[in-house]
Amino acid sequence: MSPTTIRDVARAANVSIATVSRVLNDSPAVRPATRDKVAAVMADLDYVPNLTARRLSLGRTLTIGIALPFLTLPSFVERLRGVQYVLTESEYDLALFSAETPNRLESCLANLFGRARVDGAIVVSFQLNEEQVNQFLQSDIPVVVIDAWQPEMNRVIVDDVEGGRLAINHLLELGHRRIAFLSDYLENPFNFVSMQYRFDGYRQALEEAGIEFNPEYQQEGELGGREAYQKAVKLLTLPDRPTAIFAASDTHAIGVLKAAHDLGIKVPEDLSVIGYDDIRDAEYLHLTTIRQHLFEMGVEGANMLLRELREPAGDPLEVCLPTQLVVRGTTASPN
Amino acid sequence: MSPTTIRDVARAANVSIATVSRVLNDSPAVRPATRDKVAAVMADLDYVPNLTARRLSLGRTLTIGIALPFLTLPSFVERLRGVQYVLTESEYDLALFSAETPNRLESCLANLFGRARVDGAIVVSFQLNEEQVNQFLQSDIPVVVIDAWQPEMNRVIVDDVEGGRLAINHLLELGHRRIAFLSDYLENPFNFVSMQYRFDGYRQALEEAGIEFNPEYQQEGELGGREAYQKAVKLLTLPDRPTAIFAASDTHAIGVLKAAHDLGIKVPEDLSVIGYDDIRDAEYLHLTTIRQHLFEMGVEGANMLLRELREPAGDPLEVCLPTQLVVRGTTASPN
DNA sequence: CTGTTAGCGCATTCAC
DNA sequence: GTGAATGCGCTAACAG
Repeated sequence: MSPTTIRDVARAANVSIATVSRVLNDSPAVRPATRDKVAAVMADLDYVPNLTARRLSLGRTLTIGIALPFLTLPSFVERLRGVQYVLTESEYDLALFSAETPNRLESCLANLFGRARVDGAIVVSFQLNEEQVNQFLQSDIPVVVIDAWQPEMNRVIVDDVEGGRLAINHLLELGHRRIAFLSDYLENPFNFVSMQYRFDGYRQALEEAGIEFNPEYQQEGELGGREAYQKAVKLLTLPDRPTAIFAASDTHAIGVLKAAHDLGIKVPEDLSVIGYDDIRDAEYLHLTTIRQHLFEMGVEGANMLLRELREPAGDPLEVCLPTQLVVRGTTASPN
Repeated sequence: MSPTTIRDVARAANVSIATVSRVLNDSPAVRPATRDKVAAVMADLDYVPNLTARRLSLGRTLTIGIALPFLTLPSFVERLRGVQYVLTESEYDLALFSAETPNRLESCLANLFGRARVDGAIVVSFQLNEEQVNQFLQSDIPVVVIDAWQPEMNRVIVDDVEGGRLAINHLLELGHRRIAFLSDYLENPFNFVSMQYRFDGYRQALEEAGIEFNPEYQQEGELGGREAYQKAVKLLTLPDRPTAIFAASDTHAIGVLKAAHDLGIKVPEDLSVIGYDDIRDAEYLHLTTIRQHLFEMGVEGANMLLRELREPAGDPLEVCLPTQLVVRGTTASPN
């Protein structure tokens, strides 16, 4: 048997479907008595309005899409959480588009924008190429980009160059001179650029301190902690090994800590380690790090999108979230 | 200006909308020449079919909903990934319903099932109450439950009792007798039950070995690594401290490792640690653990749901994934 | 092979 | 306040 529709309710309540629709939408233009009767019938019949029909009629999908590279790094998940947190309270559903592999990246974005499936979109950490940007701008659905700097688009960002400088300046103040930088591949198939900015901050801070950049002290690898471990071992077995390592994410930093431990190098006595992100685990690991407000980026992004959906601003909006040094137990002055 | 519709295409191509619809749906019953002409016009007009209309017409939402407790534990995210991975290849969109807090749990499920928004649903790690089960069964949309045992519903599970026994038997074989168990609160607001099963396995294995259960050796805490750290400290500062700890998740185990490290207790010489899950980080941490195939659970669940969507089986299906001891570096015989 | 037509379930004018 | 009628964009018989 087919589900009960607005027509069934109307018939049973002896009113027109228009009236049922009105009580459904809390229209004030309906007599309380009628409203109550209709409501009673709806309850009685277990009536559930058909969202799809409503959507078609409204000309809105009532869903927001989020595209992100993958879900295996906590930083992406945190931002997703922030978005989800806000949207739960809204009228919008959240549709997930996670690429997972570089070769699915294109199709992931194409899916999101291709078929008018969403009223708005949030794009996390993708650096879009010109063609994609144009496509999105033309699709005339509001888009907010999180953690990528697209001047033509609404965005929520952090100043990663500044974050990198904060990290290095902290180490410099402690007296370190041999400071290494460990990150993902700066040129990566997913086109993340935040690591690059952190690296820029690293370079700048060193230069200002009059310290020459030592290419041996820069290591790039695949994403994730395991690779970071191996790269850290490389750094720590250098003849003139660094006294401090700036890991471009906490996940990397954890790999570094593990490597130091396995090599019998004491942190922070023999090695200082500073991470980036301030993920949940950072606190109890006593990891010194640069905090960026991952969850809040999601929140801000979602709110910005909801605002755009309500009344589009003319120019692209930007929210830049602060970055902040959090000193814990993994950094100290070198011996 | 409103987006171009099937009618615009029909007009421009000098065919009926039915024909346009046919080429849209790859109907073989259309002459190649016509098909090409229509396709050309579609491309020319940047025509994008309206998904909502298609959905209404088909009477299907073409979306699948996934409900889970929260996203801050890797094990949930992994299962989500598995689901997302197979759905990407399907015609279905994935709508995310994550409760995040216990008080949102009810509304999360109600949202998912309340308004006919999805054609099918995947429920992760929720132990549903009778009322909810009935609601789902009546909603007549296919549901697959992952990581929770609901006899009336389709499900993907692992044998957590067996997993617990595997862990303990490994420790017993190594010669341990003082074995502690560390987990979330077994009674928790989210109603997870897998930890309880693992605990059952722990109890069983001990009993079979003729070892009496020592309540001091059981610690429960809030979710996550930080709490696990504190609970581990408690265990490790016991006068007659355990020689081995079975942590009911790898996240917990990592907290234990950290605690042992901070207390100067060597692993595995002075303390054996075994985890559960085999999350990505477990490998490079050399963590001995019980592997469960988290990602695969998502894959299996999604495939099961797609199958049900295609042709509903009469009886509830069950897939039970294997659990497996993975010996690495954190377990050894006690001194 | 192709066109005509009738819905899908709801929102929304416009009369009354 | 309420009802009748129209349309949202597409699919699917049914004719031809």
